[in-house]
Formats: sequence, structure tokens, C-alpha cells
Amino acid sequence: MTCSTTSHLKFTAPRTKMAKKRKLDGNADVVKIGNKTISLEGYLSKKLKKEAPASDVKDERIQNPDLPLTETLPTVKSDAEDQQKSSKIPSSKRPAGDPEYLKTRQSLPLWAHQDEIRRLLRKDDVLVLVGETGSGKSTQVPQFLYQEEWCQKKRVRIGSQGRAEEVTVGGIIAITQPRRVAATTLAHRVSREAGTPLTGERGGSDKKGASSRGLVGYSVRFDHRVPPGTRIKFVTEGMLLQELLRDPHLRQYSAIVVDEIHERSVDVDLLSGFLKQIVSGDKAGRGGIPLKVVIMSATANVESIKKFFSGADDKRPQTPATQEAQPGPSVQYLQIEGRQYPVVATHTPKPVADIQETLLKTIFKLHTEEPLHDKYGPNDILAFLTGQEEIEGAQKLIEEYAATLGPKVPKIKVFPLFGQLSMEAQHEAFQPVKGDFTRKIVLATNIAETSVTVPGVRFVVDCGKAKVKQYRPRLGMESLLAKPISKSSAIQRAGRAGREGPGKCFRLYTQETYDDLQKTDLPEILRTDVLGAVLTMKARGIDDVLSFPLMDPPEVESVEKALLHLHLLGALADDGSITETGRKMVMFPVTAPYARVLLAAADPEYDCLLEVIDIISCITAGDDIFMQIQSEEVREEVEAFRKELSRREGDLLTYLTTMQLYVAENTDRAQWCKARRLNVRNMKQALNIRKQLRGLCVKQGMTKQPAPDPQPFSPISPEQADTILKCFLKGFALKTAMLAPDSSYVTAHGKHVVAIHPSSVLHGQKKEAIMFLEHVYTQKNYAKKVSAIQAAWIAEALEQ
DNA sequence: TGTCCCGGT
Repeated sequence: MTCSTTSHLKFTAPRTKMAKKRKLDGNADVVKIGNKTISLEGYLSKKLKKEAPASDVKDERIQNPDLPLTETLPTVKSDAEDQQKSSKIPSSKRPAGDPEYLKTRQSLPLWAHQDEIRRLLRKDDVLVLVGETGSGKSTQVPQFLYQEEWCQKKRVRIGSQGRAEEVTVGGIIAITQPRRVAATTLAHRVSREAGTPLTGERGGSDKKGASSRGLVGYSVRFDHRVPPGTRIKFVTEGMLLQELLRDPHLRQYSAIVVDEIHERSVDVDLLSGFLKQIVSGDKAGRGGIPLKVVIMSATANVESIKKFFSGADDKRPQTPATQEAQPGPSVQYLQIEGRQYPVVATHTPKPVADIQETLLKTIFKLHTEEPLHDKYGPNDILAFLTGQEEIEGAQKLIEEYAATLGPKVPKIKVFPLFGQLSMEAQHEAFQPVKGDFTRKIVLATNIAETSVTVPGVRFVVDCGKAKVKQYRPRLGMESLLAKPISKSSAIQRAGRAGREGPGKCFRLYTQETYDDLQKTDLPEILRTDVLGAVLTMKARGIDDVLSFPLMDPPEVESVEKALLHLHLLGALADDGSITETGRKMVMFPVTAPYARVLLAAADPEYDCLLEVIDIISCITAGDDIFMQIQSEEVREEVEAFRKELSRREGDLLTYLTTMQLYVAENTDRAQWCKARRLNVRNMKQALNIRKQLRGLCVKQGMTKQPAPDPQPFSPISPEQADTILKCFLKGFALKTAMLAPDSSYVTAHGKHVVAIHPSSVLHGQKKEAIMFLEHVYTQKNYAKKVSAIQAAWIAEALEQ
């Protein structure tokens, strides 16, 4: 047999070398790593190579295969009415936009639809807009609308004759985003397109450009740029919910554009409910001026969303309130093509037994058969896996096998990509790979599905699963397990191969498995503890939370559990109305139990507010400020440093010591973190949260202005430690466990066996009783953020 | 005795 294909040649060359180098029991097609043996035999042979390709598996073209890929420039015909309207605005007041960007804007699929969008919103108040990836909806829609007549600021009289007041309504369009980076980068992009500056903290407190007016602004936590004259404001969903506390009628806005609604965060579900109430209400709170709502989705299954806003879907129990509700508004609908290259998806002919093995084979088959570059750019590979452990295992396998390949085979560089990775390590995965003769392979979790875009990707490998957190209200705990993804998620993953040129997606599951996938993911509100959602509603004036409009209402039992829990925390009175305590709790950007602990800490009985703020700042800053240590050598080295941080009372006091030493360190905090393997990004975030919480507590009169940093470090006494832990029990009385005779921990509430998670400083230790802030089922029932407490404290805490 | 999908106020 002659080796006629180059790819085969490429593989034959390294085999002898690999055999020499790795001494693999005489079988060159076997890779042995740890206790795992993977056979590549057959797969790389010509025989199988003829069978494997797409001929015997079904192909599926994803997203507009017929779309012309050449950029067409539609001629824009503005109608007479439009020209007349815009000519009334003095040209000096009409930002023309930056001509440099005009050509690019005109090439967007959305550009040709701008008159239609304006017309639909003049007619009705709600528009559902489906625009697939690359349509330009997030940047263009607000620019099309802000000069509309209905979008101008107006003075109106509000209230009955006796106590009428004149207020300003409208003038600004808000565009909500699920993530901070999206809100800030979109704002920068639109301000450049508009040719106006994006400067000024809260309308101009910084020196440079403080007085310069701008069209575009943004507002996310810890970062606000709203120049005077802002008409288009990008915000996170959570930020707009927060504004809703102060201004229930959203009076400063003429329109709210809800972007990426298909992601279905709890925040966007709540926001949709409030927006539905505003658009279908009597508008008295806005002086009769309507609020326009544009709902934007990247996926086309919006039937339920349309029904929700038009009121045709009333799933709520029939109560006097729902029966009297007015008929909903009419909802306009528009679908716009995306600008994606076609992606061909292939499925495996048979179910895959070993994901790692099939992943390795798929990647090396691609690597040897496909060119490194083509006219569209690099041909890199992005693989979707479930978690850190799987990614690191796969990386090791790929690197070991790649090292055995001969000099004629292109090199491979593997980049892991998951949330807990440092900023620099994540950044590396986005850079073009160094060296012409190298292919980039990114092994990612779901972070690459929505949160970040890896450039250069033309091949996607999809394992078909993702880890999903699910709350179990009956058990009061959550699970984090790998589950099959939805069809919509599979399509989204495949689409990542078609951003820069025609792509291919290799699904490591069968066509049949794909066909059986759920159409969409379960929205977060059905997978999470609704405690926070219920408190959010109560604080915004919703008395009967069960009749609040939600696209997917949680089970009544879950809501009732949350109401009881809030009552136990003192946020709700016996009649279900919100208490003073509850109103104070929602002011804090932390979950209800933490907010309760903050309030208790200000009580003279405990008097440990600054300490509690330090602890809560560390906990809510990210997954964990302590990074996991891989190798044994590093562990010994780091343990020496970490010893001075850890406290025998457990994780909470360890966090406190860490924060106190961190702020006392005044030479090189980054280096200090590095030596202790602390996540620098999370520590900086913790410091931001600490500053915000301190500010809020001062404002609430809970404490006087704390002394500025750096303060000298003085360790907490055992008595003070007891007080702090008792204070945390005010929020976490139910999350406690006692040591049983068989050395297991049994929870006080529910009598479940829990194990102390290996990330805890108390892992492997036996204490009389423990308190834990998190309860997650993964491999086992794990207790996380654990502290040692006295058994007597549990009864004491439960009595209150 | 051995570990963590992604976001957000």
C-alpha cells in the first residue's frame, strides 16, 4: 500500500519516533497516561479514514446557509415623513454620526429595516425583534430610535388635582445586557459610531471632559459613565432592577430595550414582569406617556415571549387581580437575518463511550487533515467540555500525544479556558497563536458559548453536555451535575465555528441524541432558589407574588418555601408584608441571608460589622479567593504562606484574616497574592465590594466612617471569633450539622449526611458541630464555607 | 480524606 495522502504520511513519520520516545509496550498506536490507555489503532489507518467521513452521518446546515456572504450595501430610502421630521431638528443638534463608521453600519442586515422598526414602534408600544448573531441589533436599534418624537423628554402633570406635581418623563433609551463587559463595550462602540465622547463619572466628576456632552453612556456596578445629555444608556439587567426600586415607573426612560432575552437570567425574567405591568397598566405614574419596550432575542423561538407581553398566556391563578387586568398591548414582531457563515455539523454514528478518547481522535484527525490557514484566516479548534477537571485531563492527553508527532506535522498549542482561570491565562486563549506552523486548540467550558468569543475558530467539537446548577427546594440544597445541553445550546456552540468563515462542528453524540435534546434550556428561575426573586418583588410593591407575571412561573411550593424562609429571616411580617428589616436587606448587593447577617452585625449584641463586611466581601467576590493548587511541590511552598492566614475556627475566620492582612500589606499586593495563590482578580473585586458595603452601612447609619486603610493587623480573639460566628447563625441557622458517632456530619435540618468539601480549611477534621454557607451535591453531598461551632449555639439560633 | 458550569446588584 502506498501512502497517498499527506495526512497519512504525517502520521507515519512520528510513529517510530513515538515508540522510541515513549516505550509504549511495542504498540505505537496506544497512548498511556496515568491509568488510562487509549488506542488510536484503526482510527488513523486508511481503512477507517475512508469510512469515517461525513458520507454515513447526517449533515446539518446551521443558520442561513443560503445567505450571501458578500456584503451587500442596501440603498437606504428614507420616507418623506422621516425627512420632514429630521429637518425640523436643527442640524447643530442632530449628531450626524461618525462618517468613518457609516459604511460599516450600512452593511449590517439591520440597516435596511430601520424605517420599518421606527414605523412599528410609532404604531405600538411593544416590539419583539429576532436578530441572529451579527445582525447589528444591539448597536443600531437605539441609534434608530432616539430621535423619534415619542423619545423626547416631556413635562407632564402627575397625580390628582389636590396634590398634582409636574415632572419630567422620558428622553432616554436604556438597553439592558446580561453582562458588564457587553454593556461597556457596546457603549464604547456606539459612542464612536455616533462621534460623541463617552466620558464622565456620573455625568462629569472627572476632570477631563467633565463638561462635554455625549449621546451615549453606560452604568454597571462599580463603573458609571453617563455624560450630560445622554440619550442612549447601556446597563446591566441587575442595574435596571435596582433603578426600579427608586423609580417604579422608570420615568427617565422613553424606551427599554431588553437585549439577549433568550439567555433567560432571573433578572431578565423579573424585569420582563415589571415591564409587562408598566406597558399594560394605566400609565398614570408616567403622566399618561407610554413606555416603549423592545425585546430582542438571538433565537427565533419567541412565541411564548410574544404571548407573554400581549397577555395571551395568562398562566397565573385566577384571582380578582388577574380577572380585572386590562387586555394586553398589541405586540409587533420582526425577524432579521443574521450574518453568519454556514456551519456543517456532523454526529457520531454510534454513542460515544469515552469522551476523552473520541475528543483526542477527532482533534488529531482534524489537525492532520485540515489546513492551518485559508483565505478567511486561521483554522483553529474550539472544544466544549463540562469542567475544569475534564479540560485539564484532555489538555494533558493532547499535549502528550502531540509531543510524539514528527517535525513535519504542524505543532499544537492547547489553551484551557474556564471561569476560575486568571485574567492573563484567559487572555492568552484570545491571542493569535505564535508561530506559523502551529494550530491553536482551545478547550473551554460554557464560558465560550456566550460570555466570550474566541477569534480564529473554524472547527468546533461539542461534547453535548454542560454542568448545570439546580436548586432542590424540598432538600434546601443544590446540585451541580453534567447534563445534556439543549438544541438551542448545541446550535449556539456550532455557530462559534462560523464567525469568520464557513465552519465545521463535530458533535460527539449521535443524530438521534441530538433529535431528543430539549428545545431550550430550563430558564434560571426554575433552577434556582427563588428567595432573592421573591424579596425583589416584595420590595418593589408586589403584595401577591404568586400573581406577578412571569414567563415561566416557579412551582407554588418553591415560592411558599421562599416566603417562609424570608419570614424566618425577619424580612416579612406574619401577614406577608415586607418589614423594615426586609427593606433594609434589599439595599445591599448580597443575597438575603448575607444581608440579614450584616444587619445583625450592626446590632450592639454582636457589634462586628466591619469584620462581617470583610468576610462577606471575600465570599461574594467570586468562586473562591483561594486558588486550587496542582502540584505537591507548590503545595508545600504555598502552605507555609497560607498557614498565617488560616484559623482553626474555619473558613469564615480564615477569610477575615486574609482580608485584614491583604489591606495591611502596602508594598506589593499582587506579589503578596501570588505567593499565597490568591486570585488577584477576586481580591480586587472583594476590596470593591468591601468599599461599597462600608459606604452603604455608613449611609444607613449602621456605623460611623471606618478608619482608612491601611490599618495595622491585629488578630481576632477567640471570643470575638465566637461572636462573629454566632452572628452568621442569624442568617444560616438552617445550614448546620452535628458530628454523628460514625464520624459523619448530619444536618440539623433534614438529617442529611454532608461531607466537608476539600476546599475548606476544616476538610478532614472532626468538630462537635459545623455551620456551612453552601450545600452542593456533586460527587457527594458537600458542605462549603464551613466553620466549627458549638452544638448549643444551633438550638439557640433556631429558637429565635 | 481529595474539588469548583456561567453571570449579576
